[in-house]
Amino acid sequence: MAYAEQYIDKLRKSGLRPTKQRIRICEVLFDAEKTFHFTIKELVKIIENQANIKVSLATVYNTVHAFIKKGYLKEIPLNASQSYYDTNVTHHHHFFDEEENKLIDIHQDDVDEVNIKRTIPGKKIRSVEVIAKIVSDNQSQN
Amino acid sequence: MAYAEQYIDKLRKSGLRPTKQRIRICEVLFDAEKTFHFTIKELVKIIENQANIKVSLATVYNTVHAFIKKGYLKEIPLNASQSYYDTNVTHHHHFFDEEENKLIDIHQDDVDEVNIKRTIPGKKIRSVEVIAKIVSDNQSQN
DNA sequence: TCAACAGTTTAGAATAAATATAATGTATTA
DNA sequence: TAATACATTATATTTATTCTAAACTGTTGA
Repeated sequence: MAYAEQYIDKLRKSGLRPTKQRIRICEVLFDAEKTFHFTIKELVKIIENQANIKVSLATVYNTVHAFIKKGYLKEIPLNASQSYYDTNVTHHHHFFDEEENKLIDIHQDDVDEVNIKRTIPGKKIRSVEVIAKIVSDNQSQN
Repeated sequence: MAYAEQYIDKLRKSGLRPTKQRIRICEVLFDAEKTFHFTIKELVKIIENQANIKVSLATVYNTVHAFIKKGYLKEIPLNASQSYYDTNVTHHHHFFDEEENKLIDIHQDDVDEVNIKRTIPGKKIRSVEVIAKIVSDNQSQN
């Protein structure tokens, strides 16, 4: 597996030792053909389905949080009962389908750059995210 | 109290009977000089501090959710352990100070209108929110 | 005015995500 | 390879939110 090195590197840079469980988590997160959104619970399920390694919830939480801190994963700002994460760490935005509880990526190119004219003294902007909530377009609405 | 009528109206329009507790909630939410952000816990505290009426958590949750559904309150999309709400229901955006866990309004005029070029078939956009996360601007940061 | 009903309130229980704990196991290092 | 520091895990804890069911209250119509 040519990717192992890369994962070990990511883990070390995140201040984590490369263990069997953590490398498994990396494989699921960073081996995928496309980037994807997930909740912790979903991630655990994927891991269990794809391999016979069992990884505890605590380990998944710890690893995901370390990756977020390092910028290898992104948390999606959304008021939901559980947190959503994104393996797409490039600058982009989201539709959130409130009826199906589903997130859809919006490429950066599809949104004009958000220009905020106001600043807060002593603070700098670390990230700007746009959330567009969408619902069914039944003509017969208000 | 000249406002009572207005509150009773808001409650009825939300499908709720105007009870003592609910009117109390309205007073706190809609009597304030400025709009404000709150969590459910904070709202309960304010109610307890300002009057001798006791209102249960369940009633506060129910009333707040009914108002959100009707558009009298807004939920702020934010991944936090608890939900944040806003009495400012006009179109506006937010800074979120990650170090102090504090929300700051950004007036609509301070953000160029967010133009999303992509659409989802059968869906329409219900709201567009911008969240800009801010942190201390210590020059000594990468 | 009052009875009857439908809707409300509430304390406390239930749920569920996230975090903490502490005993056991493993990677690292010298 | 032994010693150490860090990891893993099952389980317990915490905490926001939702649910429940019994007691209560606003509303309606006679």
